[in-house]
Amino acid sequence: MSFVKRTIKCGELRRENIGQKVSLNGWVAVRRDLGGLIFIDLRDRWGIAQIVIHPEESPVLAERAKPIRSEFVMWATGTVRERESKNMKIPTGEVEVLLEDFGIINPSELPPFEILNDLDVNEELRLKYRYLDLRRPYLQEKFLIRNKLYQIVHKYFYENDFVEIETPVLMKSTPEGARDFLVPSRIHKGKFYALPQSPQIYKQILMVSGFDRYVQIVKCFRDEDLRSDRQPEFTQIDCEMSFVEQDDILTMFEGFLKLVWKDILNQDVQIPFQRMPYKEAMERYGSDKPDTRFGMEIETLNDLLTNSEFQVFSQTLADGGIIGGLKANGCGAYSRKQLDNLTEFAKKYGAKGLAYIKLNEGQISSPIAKFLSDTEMQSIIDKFDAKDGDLILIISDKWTRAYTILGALRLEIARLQGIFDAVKDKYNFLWVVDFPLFEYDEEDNRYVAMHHPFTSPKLEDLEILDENPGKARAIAHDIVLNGVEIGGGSVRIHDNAVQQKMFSLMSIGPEEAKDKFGHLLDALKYGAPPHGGIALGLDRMVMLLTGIDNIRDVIAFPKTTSGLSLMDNCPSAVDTKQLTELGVGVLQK
RNA sequence: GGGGUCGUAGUUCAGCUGGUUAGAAUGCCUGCCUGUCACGCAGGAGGUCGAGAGUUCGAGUCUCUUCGGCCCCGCCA
Repeated sequence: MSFVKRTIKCGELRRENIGQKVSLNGWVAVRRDLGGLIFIDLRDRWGIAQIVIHPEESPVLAERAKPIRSEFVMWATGTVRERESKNMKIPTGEVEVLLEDFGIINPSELPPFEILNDLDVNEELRLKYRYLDLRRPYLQEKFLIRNKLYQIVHKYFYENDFVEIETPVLMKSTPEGARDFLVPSRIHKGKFYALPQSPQIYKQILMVSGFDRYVQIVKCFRDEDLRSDRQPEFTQIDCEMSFVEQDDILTMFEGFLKLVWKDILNQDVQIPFQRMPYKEAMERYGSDKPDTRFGMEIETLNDLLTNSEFQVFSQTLADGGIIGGLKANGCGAYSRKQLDNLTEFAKKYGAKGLAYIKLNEGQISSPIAKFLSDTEMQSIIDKFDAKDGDLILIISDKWTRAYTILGALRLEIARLQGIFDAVKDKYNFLWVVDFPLFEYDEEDNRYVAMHHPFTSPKLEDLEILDENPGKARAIAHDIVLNGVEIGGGSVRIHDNAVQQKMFSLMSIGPEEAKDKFGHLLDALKYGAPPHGGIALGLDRMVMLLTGIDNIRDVIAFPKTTSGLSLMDNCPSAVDTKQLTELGVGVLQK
């Protein structure tokens, strides 16, 4: 099919082009037939051009244009002229192209939904016809920003002596961490490759190799359940640096993020970012990824209630737990129904109950009032400096759970009170540091690495590793923006003896360690430089840069929350022949 | 693995305690219309009510099963 190639893009037409003869290529956005006058809007990636036909002056052209419908692909040639009535809402709105000749390059069936920006259509349908959905400027903008981010990554890290190196997509399955996607080997039947959860081990080995600084925009795969911010395959900006301490890594990435926010949003963010220990983040915000754009901080009330006769509190304290609270400004008039909803919300996070104190119309009311002395009640109110019209929420539980519930309540109150709307233009970057090295896994009855097994303990905590591994802290860092974890990393262990020690604390025997991580352990024996790094979630960064809260809108071909691709219908069944070749059988349910 | 919610013209939705022929808007088709840009006006076509089973004289509506979308908990080093 031959066509006349464009001489200018639809979205580029301006006053300056008036008088020029131009050719356009694009999709028909809409056709407005006024009878004696026909307008056709032609759309490309850059915008929309209005084409005009006067049937009285060019009856043949008008007749030929009759079959043109939305989403037809066409070329059009004509002369640019000033519009009689201008549309100042679009950049091309002062001019139009008086049609002289055109061709339909490809017709289109009637699309299942209109290609409109303010589209209100079921996501299921959008995903099935993803190519049409992606035609919408609203979505294209996201990918143009995503593309800008790629370019900044290449430029910034190249200028800072990083080397881009590709690591394998077929790799060894690592049992720690998320569930692996597996790929059966045809040549070695019964054996499997795994898709990387991250190129962690490879990038550490590249440091041993002496590349000094590594960066890669890389796909990672985790076979876990999906969420609005989690896809089974996602993209990381993965980095590693040699001969550095934690501070060097943080500084390098502050520079990067500052540049990104400047180049893409023209926002000046202040560096260095605030750094907050994990313990403080939990005790003040109830989260390891605190949204610091607003206050409403958690208070720990243990000191006020040491002699409490309320059994729920005294038992919690006796068990070493905490009693914590949160003041919700202006929520003192919450109804029974609203408070029940909050209680239900808290229960999702494992709360046994939710205590509250309402200060409303001069009255103090609380279901736990009868269990508290006047002094205790007053001390709690004073602690929060609570005023009439406020609501205090109280949770007592084990340390982690209590703060986690309070942190969730804090965000829920912020949502209910419209606080997020009020702070939506703020960008609060924050480093969370000093994470625990280990978490205790109740199911397996052993310690597991909170970050990953190659994370270095803080030097001053080395000596408590033996008697109290749960107390040891890691040289790990998460970068948090507005309550979203956009990346994390650590300084790694570069000493084989320390690495072996870590495995033994995690009840991974020498044989098992050798079998699973032998190649890294071997590499560490041949002169490993001190090194560390970080990986940023590129998809989540794009979400924040574009102000949307759904990761599917920044991924060209995403999966649904059940892991299906509705456009190409995968995963799908395969021939028995294929399975046989791979030495794989399928269990019948 | 668990919880919540949704599924009705192409699309977005309405459809009460079960009761005639399942509606609206928009899109689509036809006609009219010379400055529209969400064009306007008139007319028309368009439905296995996600699928299956059950209760009932009668099911879009009630029950069960199942498929799918979205959100959350668990999970996600």
